[in-house]
Amino acid sequence: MNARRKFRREGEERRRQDLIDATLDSVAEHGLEGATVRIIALRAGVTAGLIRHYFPGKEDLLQEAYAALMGRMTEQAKAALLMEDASPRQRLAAFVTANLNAPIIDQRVFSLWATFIGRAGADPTLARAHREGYLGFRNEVEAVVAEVLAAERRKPDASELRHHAIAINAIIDGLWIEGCLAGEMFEPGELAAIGIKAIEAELGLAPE
Amino acid sequence: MNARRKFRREGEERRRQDLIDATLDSVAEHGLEGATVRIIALRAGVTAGLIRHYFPGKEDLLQEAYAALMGRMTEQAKAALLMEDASPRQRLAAFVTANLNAPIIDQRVFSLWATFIGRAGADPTLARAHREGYLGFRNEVEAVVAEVLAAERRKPDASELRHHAIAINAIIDGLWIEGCLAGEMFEPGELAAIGIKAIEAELGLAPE
DNA sequence: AGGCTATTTATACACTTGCACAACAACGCC
DNA sequence: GGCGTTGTTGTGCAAGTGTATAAATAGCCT
Repeated sequence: MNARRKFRREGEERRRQDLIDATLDSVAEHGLEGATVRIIALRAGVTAGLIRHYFPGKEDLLQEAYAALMGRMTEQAKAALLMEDASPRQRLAAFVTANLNAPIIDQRVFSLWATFIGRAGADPTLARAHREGYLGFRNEVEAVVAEVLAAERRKPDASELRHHAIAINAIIDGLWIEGCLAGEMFEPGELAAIGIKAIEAELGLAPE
Repeated sequence: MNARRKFRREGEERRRQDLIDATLDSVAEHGLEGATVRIIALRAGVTAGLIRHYFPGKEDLLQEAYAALMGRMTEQAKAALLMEDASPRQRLAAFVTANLNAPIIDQRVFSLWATFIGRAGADPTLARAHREGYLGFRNEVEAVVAEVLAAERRKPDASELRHHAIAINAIIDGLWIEGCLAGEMFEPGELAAIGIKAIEAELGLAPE
């Protein structure tokens, strides 16, 4: 009786990833408050003490989990911009489509984003992490917009470009939220179509 | 020594309001996890035990605080739509302007919104509360849009109207987020101007 | 096969949490 | 002014928190 639990030794990188994933799952399901070390460890299939073997403290685990979440989100979105041999306009459309469909449109991802970002007001570290991510995202948008307009032989000045980028960023973000929170109210692809049309209107492009 | 603390008996409604306000302050400052009954009570200038005299439990206090927050936000926004003797287009612009300036654009309000909405995935009660608020908001938008287009002698069908409302809603939400999270990056009134221009483009209105 | 070592478990600890409850005192009423 | 009601305080408690640390064992090296 009282036999000690069997266990396997996983590689360090694997264990850290598992713990981070378990953290994200726990936060999504129970919120930051409910994501205790014991819950997280249970989900990862280990005991609570192990967390401290890989992370200096719970706070560090949360930080890394947030970074991982943002990394995955922006990575998937930016990939759409890298398409070779496609017109700027097609790349912009692909970017929007990528952002307004699964897996970016996802209630769990949104819950996580909201939970973490809610602390940006109190946690300067988090606030700066977001700021940088946001500016990076907006700069990507601005770059494609510049290409799109150049292909139409238009020469917007810097201020005009910035305004377009802000507006387009807002359109994508806003539709993303709507899709995440009320996904079943939209047909598949509907949000992307609305987004592309709205952006073309913003840029004054004739429908294709 | 060890004298018992002096206190005053406030009216029931007043105390409940104070506790709700203290809850919102605490959540905004420390997050849901850090908003303990003791912190909340301290902020309200009472001792922790009193909370249970006015609310069945902490969970109920949080629910009421969220409801109060949403009520204040939508109330202020909708007020802009009620302007008498103004053209539909002016009312739409006023609505956008109201939503994209203080006090709606506010980091604290955003933090609260994000913190609470992050639990919508796990908490069905919260999810439904949001859904209703969102649909109400979008219906308001759709109604004004219909008026604006009617004034231009255009007859959009239901699907077109819905798409416009979704896009405009996204523009407002997206700009709201940008403003709340990076307010100092924008000139006063700049977001509202961007929003109005984007919406006019979406609706195909000629600039005034 | 047998030991070494780092990974993992298990237990303990100090502290915080939400909540229960009894004592107390502010205020209205007579 | 005294009294009763009840809003309010203070204390206590069991459950749960993050963290520290010792004991155990899985897997590699020779």
